[in-house]
Amino acid sequence: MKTKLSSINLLTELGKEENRDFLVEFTDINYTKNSLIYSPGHERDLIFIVKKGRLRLYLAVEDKDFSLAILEPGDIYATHTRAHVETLEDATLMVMPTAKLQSYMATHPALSRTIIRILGEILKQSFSIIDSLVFKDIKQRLTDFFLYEAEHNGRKGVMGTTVKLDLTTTQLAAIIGSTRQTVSTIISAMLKDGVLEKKDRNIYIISNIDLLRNYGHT
Amino acid sequence: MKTKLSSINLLTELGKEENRDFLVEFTDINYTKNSLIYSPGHERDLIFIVKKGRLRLYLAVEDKDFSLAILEPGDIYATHTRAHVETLEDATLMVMPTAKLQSYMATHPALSRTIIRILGEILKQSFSIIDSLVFKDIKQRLTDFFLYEAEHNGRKGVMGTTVKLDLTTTQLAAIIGSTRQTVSTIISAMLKDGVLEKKDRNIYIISNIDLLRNYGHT
DNA sequence: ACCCCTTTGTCAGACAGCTGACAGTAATCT
DNA sequence: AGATTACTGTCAGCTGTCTGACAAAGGGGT
Repeated sequence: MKTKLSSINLLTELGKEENRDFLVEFTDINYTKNSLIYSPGHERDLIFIVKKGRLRLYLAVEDKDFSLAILEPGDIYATHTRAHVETLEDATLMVMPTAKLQSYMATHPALSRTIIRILGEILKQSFSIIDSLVFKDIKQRLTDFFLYEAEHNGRKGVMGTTVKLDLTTTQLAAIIGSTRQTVSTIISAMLKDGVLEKKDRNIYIISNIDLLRNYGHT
Repeated sequence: MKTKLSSINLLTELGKEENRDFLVEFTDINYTKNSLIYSPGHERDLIFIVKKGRLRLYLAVEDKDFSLAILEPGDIYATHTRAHVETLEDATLMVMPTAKLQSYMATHPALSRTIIRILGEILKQSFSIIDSLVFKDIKQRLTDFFLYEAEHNGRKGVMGTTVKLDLTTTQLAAIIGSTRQTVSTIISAMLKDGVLEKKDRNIYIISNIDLLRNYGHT
């Protein structure tokens, strides 16, 4: 259960000297936290790169929503999909019309390769979302989420791995495709079973990662 | 509920004169029906275009499986994903190593554009799969499936639209992410409720498509 | 220190969909 | 034709997850 769509960081990529002329084609836009910035049917066809802040990419129907990814600095995305995009924090985006990107691609084959690589990664990630929705129950998805966080954003210490989630239970539930209540109940059970320890609000310690790894399968 | 990944038909595209030299780079391979031809972890990194027959692209875990798409002539796919590919009928594939495609892309920017378009379509389709898994119940997914089939492969007559499914109940269940039994029960209910009529094994008539369209929402 | 608002934990009840079982029907093989 | 295998329909549990409700705890602002 990953929250990033792609492991390619475009800020690093674009920082290189040879991409300087491409970089200037972007327009910076600032947004305040908790604002919906793009919805499906958005008239303008744009691509954007996150420069600062965290965004949430999600599908929504009526009162339910499901997070496809949490976008962070270096992530790229486009506005013309069926997903909504909202800011979780104050954020700055680098924006460019898709048409401009396309004309740029015609003269820069290396760019096409990068785009294809990114699309491939996003596709792989969405297959893995489908996989988890179809084959895994909530407990497994939650364990997968903690395992991913521990591995990618955890701080390893003598006591085990410390994981800090900047998410409310509701937000976490939307990522794994469940509800607040169910997630809360399962986390309580995990604390009781000793696979997780709560250090502080949003901060958990995993002392034995193999225990957690096993936990998903009962 | 679509079963095709992409609406771009590469056989038509490649039939054009200017692509002749590219076309000859492919190797034809024949497969008999009901054989698993690629699995995740497949050592060779290939792309293939379906020339003849229908294939099923699916995710599998232990005894469960979920169909991502039914590939038909003109569809393209790659072997290095987490999905399995099996033939539903005797089939012929046009195969090429991904590396060869990539070197070809360097000199043919138009090809990159096509690849990007295809990846975009597959991505869109997988978002729509996620959408249906998260937000829709089995009844809705099944109605969506019939609606899609009626629209794209149905034969319209005076009595309504005739839909022929070349699928067993189990296969249909794997497409919408359910079980044989549930699908069978719901189809029975649809027949009783008159939104569907059974003409023959695998052949259904939809006399009133609006009735069916409504049916998903109770 | 107080109030307000957001977040969390927990529980009982409901229900959609899965499982397993069995009988009936259709297709395929020899 | 008969036998074997594959597919379909149906029903009675069972279970995982959602819903709604309420109380408790935390955080921020004044």
